[in-house]
Amino acid sequence: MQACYGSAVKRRDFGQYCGLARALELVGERWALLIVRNLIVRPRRYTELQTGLAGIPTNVLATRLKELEQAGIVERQVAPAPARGVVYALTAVGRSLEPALLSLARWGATQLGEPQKGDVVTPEGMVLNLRAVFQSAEAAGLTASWEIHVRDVVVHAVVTDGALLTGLGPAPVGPDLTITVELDDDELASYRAIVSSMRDGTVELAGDRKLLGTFLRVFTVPRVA
DNA sequence: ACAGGGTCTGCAGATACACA
DNA sequence: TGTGTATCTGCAGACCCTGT
Repeated sequence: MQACYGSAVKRRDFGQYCGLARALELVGERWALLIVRNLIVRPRRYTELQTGLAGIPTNVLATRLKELEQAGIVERQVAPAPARGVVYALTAVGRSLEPALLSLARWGATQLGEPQKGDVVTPEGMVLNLRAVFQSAEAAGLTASWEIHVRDVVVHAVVTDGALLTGLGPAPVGPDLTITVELDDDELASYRAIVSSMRDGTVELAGDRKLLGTFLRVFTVPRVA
């Protein structure tokens, strides 16, 4: 039982007229959603995706990109000058996946448990996690910005009148609070470890220190009964 | 109805190589 | 150099058959 997407790539389908089954056919393959996750943050070159998705075999990445492209989720774009080559970016259809991806990440965050040996935390994962655990009700009417430094990774979160903007690198405008998290060499830079350091007060703060508590309130992993 | 075993198929991963 | 493609191996899971 197979279905064709486009002209070349054949893959399994579930043979069910169901939105969830269709979603799984399109983005349920191994690595597919992680590729989408990284492209939500910004368009990427092939090699950036390969580096950012530590462990993905190059042929699997090529296959997934082709499948996602044929499904209309990803598109190839000419890299902006002075760069050469192509970059991969999400289409409008791909970007419309973000709420579903964040819901899934939010649920997954409640199921993480303790990090296992060999686990890694990617910068893109940190950005997605910030978006996933953002509590819009807590942020209603709030305007504040944070910059978080963990080892060599910098991410920012800017809340403007309750609306969130996050991304890699420094905040677009000077942050209200810069949080530098010091972790042991062997400690995984997980969101849990970062929040734990913030709660313990073992972080370096620069700016409006009151906003640390605000951050912890606004970016909270929900509990599951 | 269920369990166990054998076979087949598709996928992941590693590696080498091609091509613009 | 960047972006793939080709090929091979090993493995997991789906499927089928048979016995209880």
